[in-house]
Amino acid sequence: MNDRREILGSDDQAKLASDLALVIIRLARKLRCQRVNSPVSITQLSALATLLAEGPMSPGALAAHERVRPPSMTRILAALEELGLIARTGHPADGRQTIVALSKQGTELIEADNRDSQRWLHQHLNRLTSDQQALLRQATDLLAELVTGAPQSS
Amino acid sequence: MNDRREILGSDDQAKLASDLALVIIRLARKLRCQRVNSPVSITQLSALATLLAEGPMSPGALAAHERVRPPSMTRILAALEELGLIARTGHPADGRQTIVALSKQGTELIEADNRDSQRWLHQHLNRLTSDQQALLRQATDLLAELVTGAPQSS
DNA sequence: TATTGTTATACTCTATAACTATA
DNA sequence: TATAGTTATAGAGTATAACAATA
Repeated sequence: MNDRREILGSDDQAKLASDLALVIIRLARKLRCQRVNSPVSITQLSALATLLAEGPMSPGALAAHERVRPPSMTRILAALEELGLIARTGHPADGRQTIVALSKQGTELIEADNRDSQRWLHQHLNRLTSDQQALLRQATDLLAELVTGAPQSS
Repeated sequence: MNDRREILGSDDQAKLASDLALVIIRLARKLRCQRVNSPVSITQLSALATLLAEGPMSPGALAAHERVRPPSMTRILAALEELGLIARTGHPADGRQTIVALSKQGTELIEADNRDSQRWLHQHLNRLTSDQQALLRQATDLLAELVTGAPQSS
């Protein structure tokens, strides 16, 4: 792991942290408002994507994955259920828990969305050179590890 | 640099767009709630950072930089003004415009914040290798170009 | 008593529409 | 009439606190 000395000085690291935080906030803003006419918001899409990638799980586990609090997930799930994109089943052994899974429509929607709907971002990425695209691919994986706190094994 | 060969296939590009969008949303969530006890929110900090980097400007210009609508910027500025972090002066030639600038306290706050307060992110970046840090530095700059180069709606 | 999930409530962020003042 | 900015209002997203059901 940390087998290399640091090239970025302490000030540079602080600036990286600051710059990265701000660019993320601005990009998030942009991504959210790009979807304002979509059937599902980016928040909802994110939950669906986790269910697709990780499989069915309880609301609590999903909240932990998404880094939101359980009551927030309750609201996200209520909206998704109303849209028919998820289905709940009782936990076989523990009566308190429920298991949330993508419905057929939910699966179709997120697969279509992955293909078509991140259009703004996709178009911009499309204009980058192959080196730049590869760079962002690596950076995205690194940031994903940062969010989860541990390397994604998949 | 201007090499346009695509190594990532079309599907890979779509997946990159999707993965990047979701990681940004989750990171933004995390960054926002990390600051819940800070005197200024990440939204407010972002506006202050732009004023520090770009110098005084009108509310409209600041809204464009931050990729928010003018009424949103009005609210952000009202909060910052109440905190004494910015000051407004009238435009010398155009009575409709005002010019927003960082106050002394605003400058101090954002410099202290850059040093100390993105602590969660900073600590995580700190654990990365120098190669990984350099990668994120490049990726951050690339994403920043993406945000500023992006047309507001198209 | 501890855990899982929901309900009640409130705050922040952001947008659109309508308005005011100035050009 | 057009532009810069604000006010009014609404909706999404998120949190904490309190509650119910189950273990």
